[in-house]
Parts: sequence; structure tokens; C-alpha cells
Amino acid sequence: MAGVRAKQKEKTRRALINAAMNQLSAEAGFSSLSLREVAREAGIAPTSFYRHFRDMDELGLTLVDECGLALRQLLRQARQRIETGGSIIRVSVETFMQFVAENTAIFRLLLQERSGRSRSFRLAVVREIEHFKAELEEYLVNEQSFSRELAELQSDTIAKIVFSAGADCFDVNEEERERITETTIAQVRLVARGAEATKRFMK
Amino acid sequence: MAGVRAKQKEKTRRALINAAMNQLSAEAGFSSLSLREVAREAGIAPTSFYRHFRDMDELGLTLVDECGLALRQLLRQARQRIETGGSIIRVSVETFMQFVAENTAIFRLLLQERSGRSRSFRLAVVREIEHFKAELEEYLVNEQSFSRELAELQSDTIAKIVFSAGADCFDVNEEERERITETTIAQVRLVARGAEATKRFMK
DNA sequence: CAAAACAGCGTACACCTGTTCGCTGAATGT
DNA sequence: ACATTCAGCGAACAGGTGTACGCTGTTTTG
Repeated sequence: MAGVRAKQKEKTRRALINAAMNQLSAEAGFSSLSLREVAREAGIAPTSFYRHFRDMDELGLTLVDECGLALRQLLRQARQRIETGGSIIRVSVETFMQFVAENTAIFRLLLQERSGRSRSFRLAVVREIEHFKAELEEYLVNEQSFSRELAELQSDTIAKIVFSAGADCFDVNEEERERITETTIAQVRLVARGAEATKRFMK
Repeated sequence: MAGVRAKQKEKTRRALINAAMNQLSAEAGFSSLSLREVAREAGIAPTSFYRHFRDMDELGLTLVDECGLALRQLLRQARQRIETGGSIIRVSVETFMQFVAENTAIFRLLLQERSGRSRSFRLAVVREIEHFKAELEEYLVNEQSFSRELAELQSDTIAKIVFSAGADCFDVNEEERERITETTIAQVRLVARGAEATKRFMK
């Protein structure tokens, strides 16, 4: 039974996280974020920031965790839609692109910090992307009967394509996003066809 | 016949460009670069920076031009190696990965600024990557007899894979880079096989 | 109820940033 | 030879940064 103080503390912490997310943009990657600006937007004094996070790095790692939760939600959503019917590739790619459009800051953080900041940061980001790939790989093995090796290769390839395509979707209009989605679907199909041909060749 | 002054000016300008390249790293994307630090490393007073560039943005655009030159050199090198013989995909991917290893700063700038900074910055970066893709597309049309449409789709897919794989190569040892190279070769082969199957299906 | 804990505050510090302005000696142009 | 240009300089400005420290009123704990 949390008291008034614990509730307020969580509320302020949440405000800091949201403020940081808000301030991420194309021009301002995480490394450009100022502790003072984040605190100001959250409505507290800069020195109070340290009541919640040791430093900006710790806030950043928390943001990456948020990214991971969002990605997991994306996977669940895609799975539900696939069970409803329709082309697996189309549904998956469309779901992914919608996720990007609705979570631009999260996605941008993943991409920008994949090769940035400290080692712990990169590891955290890579961990989330690896989880995404692992789920896709499981799917390919269990539902499409690919060998483990070929499924792994395929999921890595597809992840590269969709994450890169997601990056192309920043700050474009609806029409352009549709075009990118269609192109991405065609590209994932290229990979699927190549994997199918490889599977047959190996039998 | 440039005079002493013109020569010295070019030398200082070169020093600024090199200093900026030196200071690009995983932790310090371009937006983190400090005009004063760049000037210091180049051996001049900060205010002298304005004798060469209007601001840091202009320096950044110059860096992107340097990236473009390097990418063009990469394409020439890959073409020469292909003519010497060997698997086209292997030679191309190996050449690309070697380029990344030798030009980490340049490559990192391309990736980080693809979705960063100002509009003019992004356009400059995208222009260079588009040129890379266009050359690959020409190759697929002229040497492999793909339709223009399929060649374009393929080159975009391959570019996504190799640029993403390049990003995986930052700060890894030789052995790990070899492993990534082999995986990338296998992935590009997936795409090629898929494209081949698509070509046959369309005939 | 009294003592302890603490979320948030304000002051202050040391340092950094980009940029303007005027100066100077060497190079260049006439 | 003289006048002009300019690469580079230093002083200064205004503004920003992250962080240490001590205080205070409210909440929590025993």
C-alpha cells in the first residue's frame, strides 16, 4: 500500500522519463539531452533529478527498457493480427511500420544508440533487438519448418531490412509511409523466396 | 600558382576537417562536437574557425562530401577486384567491410546523420547513399539482366543489409569482423536467390 | 508523539559553449 | 614602395552545463 510520498515520487519519475522521450528528436539525439532541460520539462529543480537517477546514463538505460517493452508489445500485436488472417509478411510489416509511426522517439533512440554511448548502453539496446530477432527465428522454425541455421540467417536479414526501413519513415507523410511499407513488403518477400529456394536446395 | 597564404589556408582547413573526423566516435556523434575542441586540435584559436567555415553545420556538410568521395572510391575498388575474378558477392562484401574497418569515422557519420541534424544535412547524406545504390542498380541491370524494377528493389535491399552490417563492425576484433562478413555474404546471397526466383517467375 | 527519512528547493561552484569585435604582422596587389 | 587584404589572435560577452551542499516542510516509522 504505497503512501502519498511513494506515489508522488513515481509520478515525478514518470514525468522525467516522458520529458526525455519528448525531447528526443532528429536534431537532438540522447547525447544532446540536457539534464536541466529534462528536469525543467518535468517540472522540478535540476538538483532533484538525482533523487531519481544517478545520472543521465541511468535515465538512458531506463529509456531503453521502455523501448524493449514497446517492442514486445509490437510482437504480441503482430501475432494476434496474423491469427486473424492475411498475408503473414504484409501483416507483420504493416504492424511494424505502424509501430514506428506511433513511437518515433522510441524507435529513434534504438537506432541512434545502437552504436553510441557507453558499452552498457549498447549492450542494452542490442539485447532488445536480439530479443526481437529471436522471436522471429522461433516463428520461422516452428511455423515455417526452416532449419535453425537458415531461420537465424533469415531473421537477422529481415530485422536489418525492417529497422532500416523504419528509419526511412521518420518525418514523412502518410502517403510516403505507405510507399515505404509496400517496398519493404516486397523486400522481405525477396528474402523469403531466397530462403525457400535455399531450403529446397538443401533437401 | 597559389601563394604562401593560400597554401597555409588550405592546410589549416584540412587540419580542421581531420580534427573533426578524429573526434567522431561512438560516444561523440557529430552533434556533440565542439567548435572549440575541433579548433584546438587543429591548432588554431576558436575564432579563426570562422575564417574557414560559417559554422559547424558547414563543416559537417563538408564532412559528408568527404564521405561521398570515399564511397565512390570504394565502388571503384570493388569493381576492379570483381574484374580480377572470384565471387561477385564475396568480393563486394569483403571490399565493403574492409572499407568500414579503415574508415570508421566516415561510415559512422553516414549512419548517425542519416536521420539527424538539419534537413540539408540529411539530404546530403541521403544523396551519397542513393548514389551508392544507383551504381549497384546499374550493375544489376547491365551485367545480370534484371529488370529495372527488380534491380532497384534488390539494390535497396542489399544496401540496407550491408550498411546495417557495417554498423555491427564498429569496435570489434578481426575475428568477429570475419564472422560478420561471412554472415553478410550469406544474407546477400539470400536476396540474390530470391531475386533470381522472382525473375524466373516473371518470365 | 517524537524522531527519522526524504522529495524538492535554492545557492553556488567550476567549467564549458559559440560568437563578436578589434588588432597585427605577413602576404598580396598595384 | 605603398596600400590593401586577411589568417590568426586575444579579450570579452552572454549563456549554458552538471553537480555539491545545506535547508525545509511533509510524510513515514517505531
